[in-house]
Amino acid sequence: MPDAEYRDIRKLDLFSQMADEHFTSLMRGAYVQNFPAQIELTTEGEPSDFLHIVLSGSVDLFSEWNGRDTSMATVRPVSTFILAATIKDAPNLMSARTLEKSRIALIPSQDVRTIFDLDSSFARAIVTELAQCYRSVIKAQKDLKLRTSLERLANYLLRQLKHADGSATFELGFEKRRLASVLGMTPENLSRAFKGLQPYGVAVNGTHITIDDQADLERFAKPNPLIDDFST
Amino acid sequence: MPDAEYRDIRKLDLFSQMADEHFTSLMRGAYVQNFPAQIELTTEGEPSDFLHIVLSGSVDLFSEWNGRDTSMATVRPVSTFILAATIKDAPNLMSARTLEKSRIALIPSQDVRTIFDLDSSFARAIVTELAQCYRSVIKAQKDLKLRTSLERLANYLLRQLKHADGSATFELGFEKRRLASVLGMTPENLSRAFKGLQPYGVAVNGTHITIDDQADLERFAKPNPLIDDFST
DNA sequence: CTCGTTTATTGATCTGGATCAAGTCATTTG
DNA sequence: CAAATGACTTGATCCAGATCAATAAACGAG
Repeated sequence: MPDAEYRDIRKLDLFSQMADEHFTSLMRGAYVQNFPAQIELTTEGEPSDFLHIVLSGSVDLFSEWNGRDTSMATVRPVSTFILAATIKDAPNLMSARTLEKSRIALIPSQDVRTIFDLDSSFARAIVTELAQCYRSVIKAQKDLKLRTSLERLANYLLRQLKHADGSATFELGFEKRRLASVLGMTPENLSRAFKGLQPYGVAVNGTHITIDDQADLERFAKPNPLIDDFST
Repeated sequence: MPDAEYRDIRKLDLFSQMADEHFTSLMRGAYVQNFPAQIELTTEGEPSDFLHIVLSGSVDLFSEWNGRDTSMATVRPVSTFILAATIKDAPNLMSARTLEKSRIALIPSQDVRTIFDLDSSFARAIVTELAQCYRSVIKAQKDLKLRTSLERLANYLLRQLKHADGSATFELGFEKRRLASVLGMTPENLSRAFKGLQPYGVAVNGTHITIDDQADLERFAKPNPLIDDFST
């Protein structure tokens, strides 16, 4: 594994505090692999053999039931996924597929569980990470249950705008059809929702979004830190 | 605190493995209180000063936004809530109110965080508990995004039936209006959904549910362990 | 027990969002 | 470069579920 990647992983909250010896031991069993786009990395229902870390590219977490499917979240570098299943040694609840060419580190789940028992700093970091994940899903659920699709889109755009701070424009990171699924709507409806936000100064050109008047959009979207602030 | 309750709490997965000394220390700072029905125990957005444990009665976790509100979950004895906020020392994402006369133990969050740092068995138990919570919310989200309201109700009934094992009948634990909110629908629609399940052998009499032919209902509901099995 | 209040049901109507069907681009492939 | 493929958009229509309105039934307080 290249040094730069080794250090990127080490810098993750999950690994930054643990003993050197244990981190090295984890990395010894790990391997890094390049995947093309649209490769299924894990399948829901299967045991989780590896903790995954996205080093570059992006990964879609999705689920299926009775012929329907839905995107649950998108994982971007550098962060991990399937942590809960790894820790519980339980089947994955979601499938994962690469959205683009991606570089992924794989750490055998058994190793993670072993080091988890040995290193209490690591155990503590896992607690923090899991608590964060839990709270993120609760927020997503509130978003789904309390808002209409137009409101979800408006708030989504405002959250993205915050990342691209300063500028009034940003790029949608991925296809609109996937955004639609993440937001719990159909692609057709997403198109219409974008139109529905035009009166609030939202302009779309391909994947390029412009927001004329953030305050105006906020008056409509009513963002709330208990739903939209992913850092707390 | 009565001995019986002390032992009930000790038996919880979260506390069963930790050192006696630490458990005693936690319990020293804790206190137990009886609340009448419809009392708000915590409010979303407020800091979480106490880890709560429901000893008897039941508690509704709910959220509000822009004049709308929704039930997120019901907590029944004996279990804890607001664990993630306690650990992260972050604001509560949900409000909690008693549904009936309830007995609640309150452990100062600061104490929980202190013992968490001292006792690695406790830390490990918290990881397991949080992973469990996380996976439950993911399942709830899949339920919401992949199923119609009729399918959600059918699967809810089948899950309840599993708890009351053997019997083909059981009692709804709470008001239908709350069930409606938990399932993400209106009370009116819940009434209609119950009617919609009559062809599959579901009969309702007040809060008393009878399911003639479980296999028939399952053919419609298509329950799936990755959504409906709360134990994994 | 009785009155008043809340909850549950039922019917009528409305609407957000899904589905179906074309048509337009942009990208890939032979 | 042409044909094919797949994403996006737009319009027409449909449907699940919300809302509104009116009882009916259950519950609680006096």
